[in-house]
Amino acid sequence: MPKVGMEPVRRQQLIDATLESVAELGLQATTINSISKRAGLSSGIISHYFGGKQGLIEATVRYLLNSLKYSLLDKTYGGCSAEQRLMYIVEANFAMVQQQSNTTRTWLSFWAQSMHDNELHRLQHVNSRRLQSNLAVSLAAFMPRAEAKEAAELAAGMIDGLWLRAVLSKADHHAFHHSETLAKRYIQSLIKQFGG
Amino acid sequence: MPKVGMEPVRRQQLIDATLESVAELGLQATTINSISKRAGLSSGIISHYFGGKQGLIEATVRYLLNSLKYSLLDKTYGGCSAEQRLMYIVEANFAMVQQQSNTTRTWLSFWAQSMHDNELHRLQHVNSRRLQSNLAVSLAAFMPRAEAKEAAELAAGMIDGLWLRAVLSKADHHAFHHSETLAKRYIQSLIKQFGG
DNA sequence: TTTTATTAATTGACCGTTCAATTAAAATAA
DNA sequence: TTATTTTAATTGAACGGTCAATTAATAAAA
Repeated sequence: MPKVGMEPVRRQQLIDATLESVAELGLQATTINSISKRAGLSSGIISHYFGGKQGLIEATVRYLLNSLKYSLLDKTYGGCSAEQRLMYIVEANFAMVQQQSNTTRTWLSFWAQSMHDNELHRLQHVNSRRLQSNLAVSLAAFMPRAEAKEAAELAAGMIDGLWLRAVLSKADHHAFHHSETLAKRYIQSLIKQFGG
Repeated sequence: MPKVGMEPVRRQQLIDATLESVAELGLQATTINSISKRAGLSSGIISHYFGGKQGLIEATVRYLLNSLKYSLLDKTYGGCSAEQRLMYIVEANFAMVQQQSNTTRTWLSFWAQSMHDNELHRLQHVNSRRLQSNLAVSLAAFMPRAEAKEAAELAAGMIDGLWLRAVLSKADHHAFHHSETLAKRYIQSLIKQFGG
């Protein structure tokens, strides 16, 4: 059965299967069987590649966070205006909807779990700070640094809050897009307060 | 062993123990044993009073939602200005911090679970709509109804978002209070935009 | 042959639920 | 009052099921 050099392929297969399972059943009901079955592999393979269920969960979160990180880097590659970059930040944070398998509820599961898992909390914290930092850098083009910092705090809250409420209400694609638009408009109003 | 009329006492004991267990271990790791042990009762009693673990979980969420609802009703009892009521709404939604046992992370657990549990989702949805509706009613004192509705959507997002980010970062009491202040200031800025 | 990749079977721990047995309070009868 | 019966409250052991992890076996590649 074994071909050589399967490791990266199998790892991604298992991460994808984990995303599917968590989206469908929730983190609570996701087991190594529900994952391996979706991946078309045996359950033992999880321990082989990730050391256990916990390792696979954490690798999956790292994969999600990297996807978010690089989707923003891709959009801003080659440079853009500060305002355009702010809109890209909002888009990136709302984009996880149309991704394969409802990734949105998966984020929620991981966040809740991060309250009781140190490694998950570390990852979540890095991500949360990155959003705020990205916003602060771009907002600094329109206002003094101190004001930009506080505006970034508000903007990050608005983005996460509108996103959360859309997820929790099981919003359809249209309602989700509406929330994205509100978040963008709010950031533009922050800029205008400083004559941007 | 039994005195008569124990039912309401036992129900509350079990609900309190559930809050403690979920706050400490997470919903994932909370079992009928972790609950009944904390309550100082046997595991069987859960099925006797709540029909099973699921019933107890749902009763606990209903208890939390009612606490939130009545804490606002108490504050506004006897009437107050529209602006004061808006501040009370923010306070009520941030107040769950200093409650006994960290109720904040418990809310997070239940929200995540509501993505995969119909009854929990129903309860969450009612609560989410109530926040937005409460905000819209009070904001309508300062602006036309249509604008109040959209402002309420933004305000609800800001409250939930700032609250979420404070919880996820395991903020201390001080940082939590800072987020509460930001939310209040934002709502006041919404009012000022209409010359309130 | 040795190494790498993978499976399938097994293990032991733990889950929620059920239910027969037990206890003590309350109600009734003497 | 005292004795007896009934009922509400509660326990905890037993059960069937499922979990993550481990192990040994297997198959292909080097």
